[in-house]
Parts: sequence; C-alpha cells; structure tokens
Amino acid sequence: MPELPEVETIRHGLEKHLVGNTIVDVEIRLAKQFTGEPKNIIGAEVVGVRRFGKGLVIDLSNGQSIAIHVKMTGQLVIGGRPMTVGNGRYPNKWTHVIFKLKDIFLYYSDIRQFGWIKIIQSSDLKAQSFFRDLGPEPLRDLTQAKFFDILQNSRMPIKLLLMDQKKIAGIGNIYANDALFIAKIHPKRMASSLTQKEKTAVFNGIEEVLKKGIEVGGASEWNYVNALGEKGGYQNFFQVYNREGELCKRCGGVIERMKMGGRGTFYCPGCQRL
DNA sequence: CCAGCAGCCTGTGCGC
DNA sequence: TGCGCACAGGCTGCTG
Repeated sequence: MPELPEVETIRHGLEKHLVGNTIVDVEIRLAKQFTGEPKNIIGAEVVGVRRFGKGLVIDLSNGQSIAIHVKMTGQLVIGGRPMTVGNGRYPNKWTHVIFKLKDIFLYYSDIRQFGWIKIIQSSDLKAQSFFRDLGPEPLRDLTQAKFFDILQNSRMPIKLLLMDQKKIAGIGNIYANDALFIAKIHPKRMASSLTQKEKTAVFNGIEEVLKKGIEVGGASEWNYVNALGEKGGYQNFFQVYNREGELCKRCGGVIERMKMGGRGTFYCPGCQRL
C-alpha cells in the first residue's frame, strides 16, 4: 500500500512529467472523491509537486493546489488517451478523475474509492486537518533527538506509534513491520520502554527500509504502480511483512502473524523478543 | 484526553 | 459452480 516510499516515487514521476505543463480540462467521473472548484485550476501551469507524509500536493501557477491522498488503492498514472502499460489500461472502470493537460493525461484510478482529491488555495493547505496534524518526516526533519523524544512521551506500543501519522509522517504497515525486524524489536514493546540503544536501532531501521523502498521504487505487493504505471520492487525485499510461515532471513525461525490495532503484524519470534 | 473500533469500499481467495 | 466470509488497510469520526 502506498506509504512514504511509494508516494515519493509517484511524486518524483509527476514532477518530472507535469511541471511546466498546463491543465486544460478536468473530467470527474466519481464526484465523492473530488472536492473544490475544478474551474479554479483550468489554464494554470504545474509549478511543482510536493509530498507530505503519504499526501501529495500539485502546486499551480495561480496559487491553487491539487491535494491528493491515494490511500490504499489509488493510482496516479500519466500517459496518452487511451494508454496501455503492462497489463494496465487507462482509463479503466476504476478511473474516477482525469486531468487533461496540454501534452498529457493524468489518470486517478482507485478500486476502493477511499482516496481523495481537493482543489484548494496553496496558502490554505496547512489549515487542512490532514496536513496540519502530520508529525515530522523521516529522512527530512525527523532528527534522532526528536525521535527519542516522541518515543519517550508515548504510552503506545512501538508499532502503533510508528504508524501514527500525527507522531511520525509516512510510515505504514509494510515499513513499520520491516523496520522493527531490522531493529530486532518486538512490535508490542511499549515505545517508552526502549533503551537508548534500542531506540537508535529503530531510528536506523526506519531510515534503512524507507531508503531501500525509495531505491527500488516502492512495494507492489498489491496494486501500487508509479506515475508511469510501472510496478516497484520492494516486495522482493520484505523482511517479515506478509511472510507468515516463511523463514526468518536472519535466524531461520518461522515468521509469525498477529493483529495489532486491527492490522496484520508480522515478526520473527526468535529475533524480536518481548 | 485517549484507546478501540466501525465505516468507507471492492477484489481476491478460501472453505463449504 | 457459487455463495458467504475474512482480509487487504489509511484515515475519520464516534463511543466508552
């Protein structure tokens, strides 16, 4: 599911192919996923694409922005009309918004229809609850000192804390599971109970998995694709995520699955002791 | 204030 | 073959 590395990969692709292009038309096929005035962006030029946690912002030359959250199954794919990439064709029955630019189309497709697109004044972004409440960004402004502080002041299990966007932005289920495996920390450990050494290990584990995720273009275990409709490769590097019953790459033990906060949680009982 | 959970959705894969 | 169900899960909003 799109987390920081996947959204960053999409962001990079959109930036590369959309900046300098002008929006000509917007076709809204599923109104509930779209808010704001589409006419506010017609004729405006794309000047930049930013990412905040798992959220994307396409900035326009007229002071307007297109804020997007793809949630689990949203895809942002650019190309001609129609276009085919691998087995994917766009537009398709799940394509709910189509941005027509001067030289290219941008398709928003979303099987589960959980994502959202908002046209908003750029200066109002920070007032939007999603952006306003985001915690610091790993690989950007989350320093080790800040990370220690967040853990120290929490009364949550470490895994739930890592996934809490208000505490730290961008980490979802895949990378939370794998980061804790790398740090050899059990997901149920209370965050504040970690030693300095353990906190450092988690901090480094987060950096490692996120950087690896970005390096290989994200995880396409489900239906994630980048802005060109291509799959990523991180599913080939899963340490524990979705590997229940398979062998631990470090100790050879059997990966187990449990539930935390309603979500599948994977760990190696040999390497990650409570 | 916080933890826990339903709801939003549809496709997939399983057991019967 | 098809039905019912669990599951995937980020985020919002409600409840206790």
